[in-house]
Amino acid sequence: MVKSKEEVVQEFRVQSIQEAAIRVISRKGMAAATMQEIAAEAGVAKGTIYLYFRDREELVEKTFETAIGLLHRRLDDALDADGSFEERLRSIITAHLTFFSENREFFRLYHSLRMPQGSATQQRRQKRTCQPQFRARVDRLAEVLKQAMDAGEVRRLDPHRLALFLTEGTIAIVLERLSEDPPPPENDDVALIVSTLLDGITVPKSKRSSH
Amino acid sequence: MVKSKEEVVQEFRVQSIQEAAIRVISRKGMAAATMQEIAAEAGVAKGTIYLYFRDREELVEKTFETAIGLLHRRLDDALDADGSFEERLRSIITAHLTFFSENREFFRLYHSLRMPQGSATQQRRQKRTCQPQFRARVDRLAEVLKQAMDAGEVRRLDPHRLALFLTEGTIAIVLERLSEDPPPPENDDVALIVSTLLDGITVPKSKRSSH
DNA sequence: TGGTTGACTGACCGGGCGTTCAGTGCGGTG
DNA sequence: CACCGCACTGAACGCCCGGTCAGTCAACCA
Repeated sequence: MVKSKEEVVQEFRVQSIQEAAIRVISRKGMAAATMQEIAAEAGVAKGTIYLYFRDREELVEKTFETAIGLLHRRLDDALDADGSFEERLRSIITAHLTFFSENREFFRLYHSLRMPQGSATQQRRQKRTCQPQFRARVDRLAEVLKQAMDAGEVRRLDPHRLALFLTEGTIAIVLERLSEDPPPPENDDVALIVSTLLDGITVPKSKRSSH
Repeated sequence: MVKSKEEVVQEFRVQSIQEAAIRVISRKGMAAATMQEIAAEAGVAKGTIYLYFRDREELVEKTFETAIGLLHRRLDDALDADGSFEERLRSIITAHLTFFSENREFFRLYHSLRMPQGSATQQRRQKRTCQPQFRARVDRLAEVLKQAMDAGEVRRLDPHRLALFLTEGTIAIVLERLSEDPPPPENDDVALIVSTLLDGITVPKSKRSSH
């Protein structure tokens, strides 16, 4: 499929507006990010944004979806990869840390949407579009955990609860890393999380030689 | 010290306005909670709020401090209590879960303040007043972890990182419980967290008889 | 009981926001 | 060259919010 010149221009505009939105929301926070400032950041007039997005809400929504799509792709790669449970777990955590260190600015947008804000209708819409994204991620991880349990690699515990605990715990570390300059080596934090979790949920009888 | 009638009335007003603020912010989210609606919820006129609080910001700040004071008191009790590390850890997690199930409405206010919103000046002020509260809690927990490490009860890991991971992981469980009706028994979740964490961070040589 | 006080009210104001749309200028067309 | 179409602009609009303050009234005092 070839793209016409117009399509290329359109995509460019959409992308640069979304990137500007991420930057401004990251800098100012969701509530304080104005269309005016997003437009200025993107180098276009305020009105131009409305040629590509119905309203502010749609801009935020689409921007969020585009950005989180990148994270999901990374995580899916990590989840689909073969290897022992420990290896997979390690690559999931690593994917988290690297994604957010490469996309520092996306982080605040990500967190602003965890707890919906705005009018009741806005909240309902945010819930409808964003919560499935979070759930999907946690469910996917829970599935991996369950597989590991079925395979006898991991103690039997509620996989969904465990996935939640791990995801948010990791996010806390990510958040801390973002405020550090420079943060400690990524591997240190990955190792901390993996070893804390593994030696807790791994069935104790198995090998204990790895370190 | 005896309280004059005026003082009693004042305290009552302050308290009912703060309670209304918590309810409205919990319902609508921080950004969408208006002074008008908080006033209506408290059964007073908008202007009345300004007799007791300088501005919206101060209302939110004071409300937050009052409410989190309760949480801190509970956690300090749990932290100061004697007992083995496992017992203390268990009571800290329990304190979390019970506090938030008893104060469901406070939860969203609590989370709204984790990531500051609003104008740049507001954000700075929120950071100044709220972040120390969060930090204090994490630091306090980190200290307990460090003691346990020094006592040889727990593996040597970065205590601050560990405290963050545990705190946020627990919060994730709390959040999940809030959306469940009815949530599973509190002890199940406490047990999940404690056993996941402990069997990871406890030095393996020690007793393994408890279950 | 007439007067005074002060807690309380809510209409009003200024400002800032998202959104609109008449206007601008430029690339393509005949 | 004259014309048109269209992506883009940004001043203007309406809305709603936080904050104000002149006015009200119940409680208390002389």
